[in-house]
Amino acid sequence: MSRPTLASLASELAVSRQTISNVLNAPHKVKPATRERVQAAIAAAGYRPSAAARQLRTQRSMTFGMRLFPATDGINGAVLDRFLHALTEAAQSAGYRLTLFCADSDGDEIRQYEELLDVAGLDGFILTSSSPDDARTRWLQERGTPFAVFGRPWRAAGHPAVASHPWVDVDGAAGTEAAVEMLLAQGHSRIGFLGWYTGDPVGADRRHGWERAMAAAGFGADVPLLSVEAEDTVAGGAAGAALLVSRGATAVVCSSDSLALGAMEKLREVRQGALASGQPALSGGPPAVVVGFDDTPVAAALGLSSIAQPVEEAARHIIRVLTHELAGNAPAARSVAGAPPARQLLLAPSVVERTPLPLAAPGR
Amino acid sequence: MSRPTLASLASELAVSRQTISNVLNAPHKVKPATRERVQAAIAAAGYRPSAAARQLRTQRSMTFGMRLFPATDGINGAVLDRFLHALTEAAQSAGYRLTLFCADSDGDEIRQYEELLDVAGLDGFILTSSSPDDARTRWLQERGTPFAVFGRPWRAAGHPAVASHPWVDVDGAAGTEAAVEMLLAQGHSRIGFLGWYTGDPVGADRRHGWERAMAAAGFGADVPLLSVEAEDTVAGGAAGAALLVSRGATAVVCSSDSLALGAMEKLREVRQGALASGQPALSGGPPAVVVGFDDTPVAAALGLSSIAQPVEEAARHIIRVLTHELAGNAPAARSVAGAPPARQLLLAPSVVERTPLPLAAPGR
DNA sequence: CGAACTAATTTGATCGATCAAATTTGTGCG
DNA sequence: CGCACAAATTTGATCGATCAAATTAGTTCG
Repeated sequence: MSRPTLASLASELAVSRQTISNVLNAPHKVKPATRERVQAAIAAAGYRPSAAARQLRTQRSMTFGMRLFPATDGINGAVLDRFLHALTEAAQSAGYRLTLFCADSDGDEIRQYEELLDVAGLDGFILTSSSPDDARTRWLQERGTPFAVFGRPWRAAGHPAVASHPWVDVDGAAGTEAAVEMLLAQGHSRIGFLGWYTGDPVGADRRHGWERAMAAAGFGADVPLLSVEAEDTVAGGAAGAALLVSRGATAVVCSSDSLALGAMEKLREVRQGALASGQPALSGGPPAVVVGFDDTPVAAALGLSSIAQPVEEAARHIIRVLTHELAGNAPAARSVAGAPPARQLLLAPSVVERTPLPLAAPGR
Repeated sequence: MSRPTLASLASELAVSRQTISNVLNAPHKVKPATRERVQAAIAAAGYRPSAAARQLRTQRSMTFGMRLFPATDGINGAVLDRFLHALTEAAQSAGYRLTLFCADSDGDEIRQYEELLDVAGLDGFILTSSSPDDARTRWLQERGTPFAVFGRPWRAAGHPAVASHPWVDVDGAAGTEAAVEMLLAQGHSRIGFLGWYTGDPVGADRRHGWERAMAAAGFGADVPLLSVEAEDTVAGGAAGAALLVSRGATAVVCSSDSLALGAMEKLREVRQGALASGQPALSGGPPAVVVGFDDTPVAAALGLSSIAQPVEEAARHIIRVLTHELAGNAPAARSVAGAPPARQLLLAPSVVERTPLPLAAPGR
């Protein structure tokens, strides 16, 4: 037999379509006895309402869209991976589906929005970054389409812009600050910062947290000397670390795991060189240490300490905000009311402390 | 004004709904003059047919589903990232959308299929692995749901199973074989293989390619000694590489980038140790070299040679197979006929040769 | 010129749900 | 008992497209 529909179930049960529909969408309108009888029949027949029919009538697709960027810069792409999974999971358990799409540019992205809204009737979008004068967010706002961004819009380095749309972000400065505190507790005092080029506000934010923590610990004077910029690659990290070591740094906080990876290699090399040539150059303090950012799988694999973003929490919150916004228009499908979720939320990262792989003993 | 519909456009143009529908779905049925007039109006009004209405009538959602696994084992997850992007892009340009979902287990995955088929009416699924007695593929086949798998079903190590469903895979053995040939050309002769545990057929396949190439080059006798197994981690790679070096290997082919990363670190360490203590142990032949598998971003970042899978091509083919199968039932929406795509396809990987990052000069 | 066809276009029904309004059932109370 | 009013249920219309069948226009040809 084929898939049951409202009508087929209704005639079997000798009730009307609408009653069954009500059991599903407004149970309080149905007399308890009937409700239970219908619910039992629904379960027995394995009835599931057709999303297409529902969408046609309600103008709701119960689907969110997200643009998938081409395999990102490299090592750091893993964060988006986790984000995507958490987003899918959160959407699913809220009764929504997630559709992916690709775009060549921001302009093309807007064209895709238009198409996806018209054709597939998507209920909202998730963006993974935005700037204050972002054409995409402007377009979405003007059109009144629900959306939420993972990432604050920045006006310029260090100056978050005020935006009226929902966003969730991770407080990078708090992360580097915590990393410095961890290193201080370990006995380090000459803690360097290795970031990518100045212009980027996200990088500036991370640098700022380091600076703040250094100043608070009384090492503010070292800030100019111990802050280095390099290309965001492993090679850049190695070069930058070399420079920091030559300036006396015994620990380095980095704004990415790529940089940290390079820094770690370089520090290991320097240490081995020192050991080999008998120079106790660095042997005075604790072993040199590197902290990365994003806690990518590579960091875990290599035993690199790193600042972890709570992306799963961010994803869940984004879904919370979007579903809340949509529940406002519709007479609450699954919203259990409650306090509205914060439209703009800054989450604190955490420092994952690891000890580098030994690799020492040759053989087993 | 609101979104145009068939009916609204029809009355504006003084033609019937069906004529417009025909212009879109069966242009040959419409007189050229009318067709052009209608097409112009469609473009002018920005008319786009509603997917929900279409789906309700045609029982086609123009959507594929794919299960998203939780952030994979680590470094190697990047391959799926690229695959997913390519899949989205290919689906999009074929007029299909891609929906993600999560599942706790294979059993739960089947439950999700059922739900997604009933509720959202998905047209097909993409799986990212399968085994010969896979409950999921069996369920899908019994139900007649179109699907395609990225990855062959293996009966046991080295023995691909015959399956009747479509799949696309990458010939791992051909990859390791090519890697060996590259190393031979570079002057290496003692080329080791470092793989993960024996049971896994994918790993066995990769090992087999190495073995074949070694035998072909006349080094078959070394095979038992130069093949090592280790846990698929960086630490495992380091340990395995140490063993291989102790057996005289000057180059190592690995079945993953994780292993290769560990091996590379270990080889570098050994080399430096040898240099420091003045032992010309390894200085006779070419510098020791490692080749990884999957060409992950980490490999690129570190200058690690690696065997690259043509995942983009695999994704495109999967979409080709699925759309072809679906076009068979429907009177060809966009299929340009042509020869049917191979239902089962084995693609050749390529070896990406890199020179390791120097990291040598301390400071600048 | 009109019968016999084919080509082009139109009409009514349908996919499976929800909305809004109408109807029936049930309850309280003067 | 019966009227008013709320609770429970049902009915008809609708969302926007396609299908299948009916209608009209246009050709060919004896």
